[in-house]
Amino acid sequence: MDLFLKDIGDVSNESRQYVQKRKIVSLLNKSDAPLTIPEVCQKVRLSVPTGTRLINELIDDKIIVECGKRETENGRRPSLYQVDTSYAYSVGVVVVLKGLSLSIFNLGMEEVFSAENEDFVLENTEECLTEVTAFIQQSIEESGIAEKNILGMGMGITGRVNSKAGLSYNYFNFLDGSLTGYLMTRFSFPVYIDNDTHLLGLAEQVFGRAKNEKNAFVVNLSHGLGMAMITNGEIVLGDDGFAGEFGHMQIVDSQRLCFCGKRGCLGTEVSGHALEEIFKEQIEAGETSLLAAKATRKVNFKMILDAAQEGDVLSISLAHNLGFRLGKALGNILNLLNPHVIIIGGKFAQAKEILFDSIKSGMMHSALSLPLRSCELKFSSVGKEAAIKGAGALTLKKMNLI
Amino acid sequence: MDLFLKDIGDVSNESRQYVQKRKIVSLLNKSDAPLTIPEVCQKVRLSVPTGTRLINELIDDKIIVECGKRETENGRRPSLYQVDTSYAYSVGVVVVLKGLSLSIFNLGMEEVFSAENEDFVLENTEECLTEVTAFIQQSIEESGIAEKNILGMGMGITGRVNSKAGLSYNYFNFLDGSLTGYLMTRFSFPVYIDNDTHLLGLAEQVFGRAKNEKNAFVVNLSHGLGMAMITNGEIVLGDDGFAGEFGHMQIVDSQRLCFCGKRGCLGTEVSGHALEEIFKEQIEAGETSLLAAKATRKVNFKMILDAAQEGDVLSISLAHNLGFRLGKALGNILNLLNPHVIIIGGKFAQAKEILFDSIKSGMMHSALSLPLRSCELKFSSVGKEAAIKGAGALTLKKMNLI
DNA sequence: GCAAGTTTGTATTTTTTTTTATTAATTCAA
DNA sequence: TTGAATTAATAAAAAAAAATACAAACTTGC
Repeated sequence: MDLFLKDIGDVSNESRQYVQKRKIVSLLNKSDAPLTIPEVCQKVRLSVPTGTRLINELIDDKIIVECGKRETENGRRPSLYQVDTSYAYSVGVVVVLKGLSLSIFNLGMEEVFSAENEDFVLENTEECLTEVTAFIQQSIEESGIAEKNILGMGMGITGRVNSKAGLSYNYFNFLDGSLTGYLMTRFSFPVYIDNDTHLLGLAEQVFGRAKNEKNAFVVNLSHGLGMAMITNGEIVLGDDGFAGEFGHMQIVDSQRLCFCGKRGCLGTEVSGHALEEIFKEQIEAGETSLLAAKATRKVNFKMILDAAQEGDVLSISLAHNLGFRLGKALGNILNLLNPHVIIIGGKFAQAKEILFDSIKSGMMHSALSLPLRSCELKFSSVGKEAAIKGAGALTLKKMNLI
Repeated sequence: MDLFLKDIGDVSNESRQYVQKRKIVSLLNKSDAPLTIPEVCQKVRLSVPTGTRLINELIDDKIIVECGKRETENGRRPSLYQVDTSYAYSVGVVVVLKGLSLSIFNLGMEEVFSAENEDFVLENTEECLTEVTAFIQQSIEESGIAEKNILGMGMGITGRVNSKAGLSYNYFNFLDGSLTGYLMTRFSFPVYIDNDTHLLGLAEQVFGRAKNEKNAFVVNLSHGLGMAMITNGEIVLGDDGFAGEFGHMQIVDSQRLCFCGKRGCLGTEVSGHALEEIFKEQIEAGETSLLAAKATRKVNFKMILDAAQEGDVLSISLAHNLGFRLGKALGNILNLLNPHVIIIGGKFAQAKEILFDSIKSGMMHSALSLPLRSCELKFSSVGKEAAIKGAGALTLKKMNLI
């Protein structure tokens, strides 16, 4: 575990051996397939004898393991090496308005433990924060994984977050210092926080369709609307970590009031919340819908999307309208950033059939032909665990293991 | 000159010494002030004895020079070292519709030679391309700088450019391969191209107010409208190098037809061209202006800005309107990318007095309070040579010397 | 089934780099 | 003015890495 505690970029006279071992482990853990000694040595610019020696030491330290031999055309077959995924773990926590969940991942980002507190209700109080830390502590104990084997914890938290400073503005903002600072006094490992949109982007980058993409958008379309942008292979956090407020772009002509206090925000027309509101308005204005007829409780956007899939005319028309407006907004940003792929994530990701064409036609409406031609529209495949996977990936990302 | 010819990231068994020397030269050339041996050794993670040896070898090679001693509080005073700025040169060329200019810069990005072809008219013909290469060849000869001492050439060219592939879509598009490929057969050094907006951003990053900024916008407001975005310290080129088409954001309500074929483009209201058009319309509609009365030839946007500065009411009102709309659009993008600074560059940069407040109020109209608070609005100070400075900087940027 | 060709991996030698020790240059206080 | 403290640069010793040479493991063609 010592291997990851020091910062590789540090200027101190850290031994090259340490740095080189870290490089080897980073390389092996980032690689999809196991690598041979010559491959590793080439990548980390090391001679084969020293590379072999370092790898053998890493094997002695139980950090990497040999795993068979590569099938080759000719010549002696090289042994293959990979990181022992159970050497260390990372914790992902997601705190939302009505839910608190935790997962523990190994170095291969496979979930090895998960826990959930269904009764949890997020409040901006010390008691609530205590509840969160207690839940984390207890879950880690339950998992049976020693705290010293945990590399770090990533936390996704509702509301506005300054991921660089580790500050949460809407919840747990009563602390003297940062939220991450507070949490790090409770645990023996480093803690990172970010908002759900950035975590969704990270999950998509690590597991999903944004893998290896240098320029991409990951739209987080659920109750609200956000967007993670990948430029030059890195998620854009912005100067204070606020980047991604797609829902507050002022580009729609309607005069719906947004909860940010302004009018004309994209999120007042393109978001789960907006879809629910508009549906209600339409029903009140006399439109008919199978869904409204059979719904016993409040209609939520998930139900509207399902109804659209089942052929409900009003639902289809509203979904198409939403998709078209989203596409138009995306086309605008596409002109600016020229991404290679746009991925629709969040809870709307399942509604590909209904949304794909309308988003596409919206994009055609606003995007220039050259950047549009080089951009593909995709829908996320990571699923609803995206946020917690992103939270877990946060630590490995910071440690350069992913 | 050999020092810069190999790519540092190569996987071949390049000697570490070569890489380390490149690192030392990069570090010294990037640094604003000369550095001492211990400082260099700390930064490039080398022991003082080897660092000293390599620096002495670089001095023997005439690449770096000693330049006095540092004044310190106590202890032996260290010698200071810096790159010999006349060791190598980079060429910057700018090709616009009616003008062709070239400058040669030393490693300190000081202009050591410049030439201009005033009669040049850009055409998409082989003759025109021949004229360009002949002008470059002749200018280099005139400068007296040997071609073998030139690191490379950066070229800014009007029209749409794929900077990654080295393709120019609007001009010299008749070539079999890329434009950079063609030029590299004519010269013994590497050639890079980009569009004026990216070069403006680079110039601002190297010389101007975007220096050391990790997240910034550099608006190119001249005849047209573009924007270079800096995220994570790097200019966003996009997947094909098309990033920055700010002028074609579809967010204005007017139905003016843009030359891209669409309506509602920001550039139809916010750009020098738009300002001229709107001014003409207003005069035709009966508005009065001192400028229109005394102008003998066609009124251009520069004249309108000057008139505004001198108190012409119509010009002021149009400029304010333009500023407000620009600010509104910037506020939208600011929500998305959370920059630390927005720099207004291009030919409108001189109109700070007239534009500052209106842009600011436009931004307040659309931006969220948190990202707005952390963003400063500035006006460029690089001046009209920005494009050619950016072109010259392109080579040094690619060689990691800047 | 064996020699030629190819690639991996290890042992040995050589080179390079770091570490440690030492000398040099400077300030400051007694 | 002299020596204690501090930092820089060099010299010598020790350690680490690379280069070289070679052995091991494999394929293929005869």
